[in-house]
Amino acid sequence: MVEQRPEPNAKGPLGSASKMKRMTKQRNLILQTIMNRHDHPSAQTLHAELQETQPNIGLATVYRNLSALVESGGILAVPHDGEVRYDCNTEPHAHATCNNCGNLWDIPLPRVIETSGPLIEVESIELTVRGLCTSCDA
Amino acid sequence: MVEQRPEPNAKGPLGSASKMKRMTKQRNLILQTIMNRHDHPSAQTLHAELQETQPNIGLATVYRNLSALVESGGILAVPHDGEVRYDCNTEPHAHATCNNCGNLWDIPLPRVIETSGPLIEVESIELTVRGLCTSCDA
DNA sequence: GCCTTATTGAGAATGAAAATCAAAACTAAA
DNA sequence: TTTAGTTTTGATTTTCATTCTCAATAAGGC
Repeated sequence: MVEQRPEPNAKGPLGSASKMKRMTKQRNLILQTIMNRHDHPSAQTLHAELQETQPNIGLATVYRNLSALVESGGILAVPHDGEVRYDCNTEPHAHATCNNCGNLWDIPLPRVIETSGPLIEVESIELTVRGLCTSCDA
Repeated sequence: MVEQRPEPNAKGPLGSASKMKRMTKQRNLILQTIMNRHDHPSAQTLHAELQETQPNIGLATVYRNLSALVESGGILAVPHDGEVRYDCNTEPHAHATCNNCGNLWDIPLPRVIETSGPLIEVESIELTVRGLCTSCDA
């Protein structure tokens, strides 16, 4: 096997398992944009916003960089109603969503999870509470 | 508004809000098949199994009937890794899945869920624990 | 059996995500 | 800085689950 050269991002804020070798303008923009948003945008939403300042940015580039970021542990992928939303809060937490407006928020994880059955070695927990938000309940 | 005629399935085991007016051979087969499985098959898996005894059954028919069943409350739709799995256990419960083999099991719901933020009027809870199952951990 | 209308099956359409690939951009060495 | 090697990009195509369309079929009531 060929010797690996040191990873540029090896100890950076984006995780240590990154496949990313170079920091490009597009990559930087994608990171900044997702880090600055407090909602949980989809790849398409992010792409649309990025196009405002970077008209030629490709949708595939957004998907690629988001996938790489998820793999490196820099962000979380949150499946939501048939698409994947991205969350820059990497602390363990749960989500709440409004069945009317579709908004998605972070909420604290419940304290006790009891599991049984053939699953051991828990790696992650996905929890979403669905309901109506205060705005939509009026 | 036009007066509704009584729903044939109004008080049946399939829920009271069903849109289904007629019991067809295909519908019966689909219901029987999903009710008799203890795993959480996808529409495609179900279609493949149904084709063994009913070679001409259409994929759209399977999707249609599953959607109707979900809407009537007869079964649950469980989003899982980019596809929808169907679960005939309609009691509130959570899921466990193995990141290696992809199997999916029912597990009890945790007892205490604390939420905060703008969500009120909780309608449902989706919880999946991911990890390795006993078979894949070897 | 006849009639109305829900339902079906086949295939086309949709939409999110992944794959492909030539061109562009970056890095390190000479 | 020129070059050579590699990564990344943007445009496009492909994939795959799901939904839609529509003519043909078949329930269920009369």
